[in-house]
Amino acid sequence: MKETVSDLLQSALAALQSEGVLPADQAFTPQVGNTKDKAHGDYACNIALVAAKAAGYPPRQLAEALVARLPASDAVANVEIAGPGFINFFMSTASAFSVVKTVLEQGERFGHNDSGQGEKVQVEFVSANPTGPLHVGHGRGAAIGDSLCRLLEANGYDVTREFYYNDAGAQINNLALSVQARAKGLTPEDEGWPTDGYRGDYILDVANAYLARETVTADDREVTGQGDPDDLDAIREFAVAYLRREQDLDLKAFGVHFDVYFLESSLYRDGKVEATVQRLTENGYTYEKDGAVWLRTTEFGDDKDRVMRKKDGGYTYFLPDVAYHLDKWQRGFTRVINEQGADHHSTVTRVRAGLQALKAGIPEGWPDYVLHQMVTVTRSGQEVKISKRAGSYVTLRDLIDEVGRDATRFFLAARRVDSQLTFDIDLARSQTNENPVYYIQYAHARICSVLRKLAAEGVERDRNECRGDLSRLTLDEEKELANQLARFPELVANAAAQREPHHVAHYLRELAGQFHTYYNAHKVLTEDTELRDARVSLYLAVRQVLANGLALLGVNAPEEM
RNA sequence: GCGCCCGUAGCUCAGCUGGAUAGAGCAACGGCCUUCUAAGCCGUGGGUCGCAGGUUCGAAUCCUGCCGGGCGUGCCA
Repeated sequence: MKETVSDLLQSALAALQSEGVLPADQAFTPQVGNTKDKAHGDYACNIALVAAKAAGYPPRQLAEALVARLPASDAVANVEIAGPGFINFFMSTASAFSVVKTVLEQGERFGHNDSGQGEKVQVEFVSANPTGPLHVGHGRGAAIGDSLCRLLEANGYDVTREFYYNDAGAQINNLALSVQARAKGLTPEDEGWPTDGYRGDYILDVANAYLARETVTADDREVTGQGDPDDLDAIREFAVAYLRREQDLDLKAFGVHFDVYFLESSLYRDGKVEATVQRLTENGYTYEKDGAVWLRTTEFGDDKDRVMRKKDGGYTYFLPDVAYHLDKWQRGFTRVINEQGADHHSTVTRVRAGLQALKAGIPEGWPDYVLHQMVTVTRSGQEVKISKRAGSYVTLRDLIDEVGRDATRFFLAARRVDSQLTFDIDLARSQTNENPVYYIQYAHARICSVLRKLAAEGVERDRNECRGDLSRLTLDEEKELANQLARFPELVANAAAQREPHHVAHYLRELAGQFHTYYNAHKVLTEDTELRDARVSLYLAVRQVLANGLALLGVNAPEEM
């Protein structure tokens, strides 16, 4: 639709160029936008305002010249020049409803495209260390990251979902010591409890399972507890597996799966950390100071150099990070997106600097980052800070158990990543019109309900059957609904390109709203069967797009509620 | 101090690759179920787009400076 308008303008522009009205040596690309006000037609273009200077004519006059040279088209019913020189296009009714047929033909594929051409993309997200249950922040990362993956897949990319975690560092040691302390009957209040030990109740669960010699199976490992409270290595191994399993269960409950679990320890095991150090040293970007080895990240835009090898001989977290990203590059991922909490934003410059210092042919600005801001949770207007199980934070599991997976995913993905998010538990729990998730799902369920009613009357409609004469659709509500459906493909393209999944949520809210309005104003199941069939076709198309959009967010589209 | 992000209606937020009178939901107020699910719909009120400059035919949107909030600024991740 929009392309049609764009093509028409393109040829009018070319005509003006060949006539010498517009300079031929300059490219003019018309931007066709959706109108906010239907008095401005269905689409509007500001090219006359943009090109006025180059043409040497006032915008309105240029607009008139353009309109005069627009090729005839069945799709366009009327063209007007308005305001300072906007060209407004009013599309014909027939062309507006052609989208219904397209939606039903393409079904689940409607809105998808092949622009990614099967290119490999890796999205790393969540990447929580196995030191405790996932918290709300991880939940936001999971919701955004997974939705981003779904969007990329819808644009024809070959997506790998990857989860990276540290299974060997100081934090893990701290975890092992905490579990050991619990296994020996200590509590966080007791003397002898490890400094900075993990205090949450879940540590006790881990200790008890270890003592009971349980076997735990996580997505990427299986370990049996040895039961010996003095065997710190065994405790460490068991605790990691236990918490990995717990995180897996949380993610499964959230509907998120990963293709690859990448262990920080493997970088050491496979010599990749050493190789990275060597390469950085050979390239001359390292130096010793105060007993530590530093990397000149300031050569690549960092505000100070960073320690890569500590006085005690161990590496700081950022060195393995660099080695890890080199590995991603070597695995052939020319496109990598890291979804992380903004509290880690300082790593962006460092990792990119480290990669540049490797001189490995990695482009500047690689990889991409999507950083989400912090999440706070409120109940009854008060901020909730603790969960019983984790002690110091609200877990993802708490939210899923309390408000359900769909609402949790929707709420965590529905906001711009740049803005801090307030998760209102009362709102997410409410099963009323104030809750956007139910509002959207209800629209889907309502359509299904109408179809059941229709079937009960003896009229069966296949899921994607376009029946009836669409030219019988003449109402404003119907045309607007069709226009909204027609916008879905560009939404899918833009949300992926901008890495902004929240647009999907807003689009769906709008589509559902338009549907509810239509539903309430006009009956579908009318005596006039021709009209009824056409309206049901529109209903089917709306249902399909609601389902496709919800799928991009990983939210269910229920048939009844 | 420095760096990044945010500041739009009472509340939660869209809009931010500049465009036509700034949008939605909730909350408030008033209506709509003998009719396909009222988990819905219709209507009313509500805004100096943090402040001040600048660029532009045109700025919530771009630039600069302030003010306010968050995060970061570890030989933690």
